[in-house]
Amino acid sequence: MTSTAVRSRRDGLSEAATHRLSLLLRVLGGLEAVGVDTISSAGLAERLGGNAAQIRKDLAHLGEFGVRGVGYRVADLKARLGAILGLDRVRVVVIVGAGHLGQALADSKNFNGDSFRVGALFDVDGRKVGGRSRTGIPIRHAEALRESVSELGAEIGVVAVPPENAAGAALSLAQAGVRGILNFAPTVVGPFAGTTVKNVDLTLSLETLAVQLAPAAG
Amino acid sequence: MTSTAVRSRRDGLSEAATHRLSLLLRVLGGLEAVGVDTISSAGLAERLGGNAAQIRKDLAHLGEFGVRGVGYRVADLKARLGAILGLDRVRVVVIVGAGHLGQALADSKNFNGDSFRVGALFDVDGRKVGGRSRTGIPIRHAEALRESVSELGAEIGVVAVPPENAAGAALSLAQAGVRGILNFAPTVVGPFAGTTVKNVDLTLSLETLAVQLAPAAG
DNA sequence: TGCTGTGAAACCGTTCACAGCT
DNA sequence: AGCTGTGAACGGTTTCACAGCA
Repeated sequence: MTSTAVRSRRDGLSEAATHRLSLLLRVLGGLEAVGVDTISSAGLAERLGGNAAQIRKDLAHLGEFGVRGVGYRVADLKARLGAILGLDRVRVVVIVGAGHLGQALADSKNFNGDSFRVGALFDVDGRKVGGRSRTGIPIRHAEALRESVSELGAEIGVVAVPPENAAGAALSLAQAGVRGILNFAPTVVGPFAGTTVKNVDLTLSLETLAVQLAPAAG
Repeated sequence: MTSTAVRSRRDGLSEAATHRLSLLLRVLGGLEAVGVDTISSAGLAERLGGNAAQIRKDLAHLGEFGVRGVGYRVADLKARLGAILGLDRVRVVVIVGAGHLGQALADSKNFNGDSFRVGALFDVDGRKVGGRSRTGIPIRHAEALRESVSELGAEIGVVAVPPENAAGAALSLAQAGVRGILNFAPTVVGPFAGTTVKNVDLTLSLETLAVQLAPAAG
């Protein structure tokens, strides 16, 4: 029990817990930047808008990070948490679909931050192939997906094509060997053995919001 | 109990239930298009990848829609469900931020389907103001937000600006009178009285996916 | 008979309350 | 004394199992 081997248990993390930990890592970055050394679970809860016990549970589930009577060492927790979550290194992302959405994503800060870098875009449109996005991400032919994925060492693929082509694009990515797929098309894709799929269904987000709108005045 | 007044209870719907019902509506559209008249909860569960009892519970929670021994009438269920969820009419959406992401969203099918129509984009960049997106959505100055929202009857606002301007953009939208905000910036905005906020944090989505990746081979 | 609508049971995630270190 | 780590209580959602109706 006193061993230093934490045996990084990323499994058994609920989606919600993963969200919280990911946001926690952001908060820790902010705290480190302003020179905060130590912080209690209560302090973190305040910044994240949650419950202190939950934060302790989330962290305790991954190992023992805190110091009783003191709290958590910001720099230490950030480093260890980043390592366990696998967010301490840069992963290469490839995007299938060099339309407006695909290019917007390729050039955005979201996809080119501390943990991610877009390696290439793919399309079947000959007029786009060979060109580059505004920030210089090369656009290659979709047929080159497989070799590009291994060449770039891409671990994550993004599906940003029209719904009717989404299933095919996702299959190509899975076969090309990416380990995760972020699907922006409002279509169910997969499942594929060995590849995690996460859907970011913008239509669904809009609809969900619409349903939950405060009732119209009157 | 036999009354026809269903008293459309949109409240008390969990986020998960709202997702399922929204997807259910899509599935019903598909079934109607291929001429299916009647479908059982088991049939729907199969298409949605869930449990039949859950679908019955979701629906029963909103009223009595099925016919015992038969199933659900596709056209009828679609119409009634659409009405209860408020997805049977077109809502106008405005987008703050006419950058690549904002324009991509403005022109996308996701935001211009059966239930939504983008009315205008807003930006502070004088070179963009007065122009139009590729599909012709006008770009107006952010100062014109308030009057545009009432003029267009916009109910939903989208925040597609850099993180540092997100809070301000959201506040402007809330003050302009939209009833819901879809926030694409990785920043907490609001809350605002009378305006529902939903975050679509793309960075968080990527990070969540990365954490849940199947472990690297080796 | 067949399928819905629904009470009861099982399950999971969150919150509480406190024992145990420092 | 202070704060973490954690068993126990709680609340909500999902699943089961079946009564009730066409």
